[in-house]
Amino acid sequence: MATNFVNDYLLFQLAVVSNNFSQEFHEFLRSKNMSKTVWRILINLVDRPGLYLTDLAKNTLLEQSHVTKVTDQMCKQGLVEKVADAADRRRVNVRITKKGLKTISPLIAEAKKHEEKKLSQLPPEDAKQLKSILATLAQPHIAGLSL
Amino acid sequence: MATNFVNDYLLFQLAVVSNNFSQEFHEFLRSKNMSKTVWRILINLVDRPGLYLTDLAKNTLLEQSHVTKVTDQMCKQGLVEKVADAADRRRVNVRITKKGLKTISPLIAEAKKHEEKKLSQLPPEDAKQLKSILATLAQPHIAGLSL
DNA sequence: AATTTATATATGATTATTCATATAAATTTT
DNA sequence: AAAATTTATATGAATAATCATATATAAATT
Repeated sequence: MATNFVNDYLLFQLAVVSNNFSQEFHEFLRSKNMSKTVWRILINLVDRPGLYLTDLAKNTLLEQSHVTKVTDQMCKQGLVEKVADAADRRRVNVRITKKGLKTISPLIAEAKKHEEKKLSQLPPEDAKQLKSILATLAQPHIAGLSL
Repeated sequence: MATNFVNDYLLFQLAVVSNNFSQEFHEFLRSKNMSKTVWRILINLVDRPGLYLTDLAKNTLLEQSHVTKVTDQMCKQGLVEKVADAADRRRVNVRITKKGLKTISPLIAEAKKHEEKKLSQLPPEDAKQLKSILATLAQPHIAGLSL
């Protein structure tokens, strides 16, 4: 195979690695009738008192109007609730409900297992390096360096 | 902020880092009226004699019928051509055209610059680690380990 | 305090992507 | 070699995601 641009292109390599790692788990989610989007929203709401919608969009890497629509659906399903902010009536706080927590908890347990499994398949040095480098680069202040 | 699952979740960290790295370049592409999908298809065809459609889908991480549709559009725009395979008439070889090359070449040059810039903003050890670990993990045989 | 500007969310129209399946050609099995 | 199975691509319908913009509220300016 020709050695060309794409093989050494960092941004594409990131996409490839991300895809390789998550494919199996995303299939699992689909088998549980949960979309990646709903999954991402819920895991970003767990252990938080709520996020207003725009921040939720930023945290989930999703587009604002998309989050509006998906969270509306999720409200109907009872997974989250949207509460007008007392201090700023434009803002809508999105909170995970008990039902949402009950839905997501076993899936988070599975995600942890899956992550363990993936990491254990790598050479130990690679796994260690990967965790360390990602933890650093995923930090907000690093992203703020216009990474 | 609460320290919870999502902050340490490898698969999400990968998505975050990938997003942080590529956001700026994707905005640049959009300003040139090129979608991420078309970009991804073209960079996977450069320096290759052509790929049949299913392999192109795998290489680009895109869904097969989506690739069928997007490449049809790209044919109309003269960026690629689809040629029936001589040995297996079910297969369609997708090849980048001269026009496609002419379109993508300056963008690849920009991508290289952008990658340089991103890496130079990181602490040197991080940049080195990142390149090395991704190069390893993006290799097909690693992916084949059911990563 | 009225006006202007900025911010947060929602909405409708458009576009992108996926899903299920049809069609056609190759391969395998009988 | 006929039938059954598998593989490659395409198609139409359904769903997901984005874009432009409207609406409402808050903040800043005059």
